[in-house]
Formats: sequence, structure tokens, C-alpha cells
Amino acid sequence: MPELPEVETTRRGIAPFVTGHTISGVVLRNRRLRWPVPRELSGTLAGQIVESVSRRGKYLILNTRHGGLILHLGMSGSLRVVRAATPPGKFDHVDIVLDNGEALRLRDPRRFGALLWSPEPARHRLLKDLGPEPLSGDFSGDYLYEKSRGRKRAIKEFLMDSHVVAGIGNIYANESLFLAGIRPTRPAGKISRERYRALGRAVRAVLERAIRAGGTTLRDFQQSDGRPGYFSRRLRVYGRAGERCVKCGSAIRRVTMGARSAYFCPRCQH
DNA sequence: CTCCGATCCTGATGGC
DNA sequence: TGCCATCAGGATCGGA
Repeated sequence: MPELPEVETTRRGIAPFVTGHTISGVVLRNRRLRWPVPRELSGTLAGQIVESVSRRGKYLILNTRHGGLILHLGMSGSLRVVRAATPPGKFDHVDIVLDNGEALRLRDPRRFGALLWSPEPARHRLLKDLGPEPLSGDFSGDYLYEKSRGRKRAIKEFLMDSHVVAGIGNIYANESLFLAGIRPTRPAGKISRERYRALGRAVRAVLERAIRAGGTTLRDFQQSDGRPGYFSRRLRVYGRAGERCVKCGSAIRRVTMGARSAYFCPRCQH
């Protein structure tokens, strides 16, 4: 659900409405997310100015002079900018209220999301050990190759490990592997440098295209203006078990890997 | 260090 | 029509 492209889409959507504004308080309707939202959050944030909105992997950070509000959308979270007086829905758990009468509203039906304050977000336990940003210069096929030596786990699980590279979830792991022609079940440590270079390029291409399309909407995700993400119609293998491969016409297969679905073309991916 | 399974939650879906 | 079981899935945690 919200993976890197969806979180980046959300970041771009909300940044113009919150940057430069002062937070007047926080309304906590339900504190039970992935970790309990701190009771004192409103007191901590009141009076602080949002200087910027940044992203690290799938985390969003509202940066102020004194630290940052770390936000994770989990599997079903979304953020909207609304008038603070707008009646909340059943799953609108938190409002970050701004001094201009608007509020950043977190909706999260499944409550796998997170909302935490840190005086130094980059050093927070959730962020400090994340792998490189896949769209930065720190990430490359060569990096993946080096990092994967001696690893026995499947390439798809390796690619979805946020400590290897940040922000890639099930959808984009499947799509990237299809584009690179690599079968998701192949052990990560047994893939050649050349093929990792193709994978590095594929990861970048897929993420960039998805960001341009405003992310992927399956069920829950919506852009911060309420529109769906339009990458859904560009998915090549994800969710297409039994359908024809766009390259060769073979039937796309689905296998279960550790409680997750992997989709691949048996003819194009080895 | 590496890997694997359990875990949190609720809407959608399919079988009967 | 309605009930029930199953599934989806990010990332952490604990145990092997």
C-alpha cells in the first residue's frame, strides 16, 4: 500500500499547505496505532513551525526547529488537508491542527501506521538503520550486488528489506523484478553483478514512473487531494495471476513467499 | 549475523 | 440475504 511512491506523492501533496505554518495543537481521537501515539504530542508540537516536509523510505517527517514529527502510513493510512471543523470519519484518528484553521488529518482504518516525535529524527531507532534511498546516488546495482553476497534469502524478500534499501514494498518489488527479468524466488546471493545492474535501473525506473502517476491505488490509498493513484493501470505483474504477460503472453503466476504474494512471468523471469 | 514466523487490524471477497 | 472464514500486508520482534 503506501510504498515509496505513495508516500512521496503524499509529501508533495501536503507540503505546500503545511510548510511555514504554526501548529496550534493535535487532536487525538484514537492513540492506538502501531505504537501508542504519545499523549503529550499536542503539548510538544503546539507553537512549533513546520519548516519542511521530508521523506525517508516510507516515513514522512514534519521538520521543525526542535526536531521532527515522524509519520508512517502503515498499510492503509492516508493524509488529507481539511478545514479543522470538518467532521471526522470513523477512521480519522489524528488531526494536526494549524494556525490557519486547517488540519492535517490522518486516516488509517487498519491502524498499522505510526506517529512519533523525535528531537533528532535521523537518529530515531526507526530511521537510523534504514538502507539507502533508491532514488539517490547511494543506491545502485553494484550496491545491491555487494550487499547480497552470502545471502540465501530470495531476491524479492531481500529487496523488500528496508535495511537493504528503503521504501520498496510488495508491489514495487514485484514490478522491478519483472522489468529486470529476475525471478522473485532466486536466492539474492547467487545473482550476477550484471543482473543486479539491470535490477538497479529497473527499481529506479519503476519508482520514478509510479511517482509521476501519483502512486498506486489498490483499495485504501488516495493522494492528499483525494484522487486515486494512477499507477494501478500500469502494473505489469502485481495482482495479475492468470492474466497474460505483456511481453510474451504466458500466464502470470502467483506464489506465496512468507505470507506475501509474488507474481512473475515464468517465461520472462529466471 | 541471518533467517523465519508471529503479530498488530479491518474491509473486501468468496463460499455456502 | 447473511454469516463465516480467509486474505492482504509493513516492519518489528523474538526465537532458531
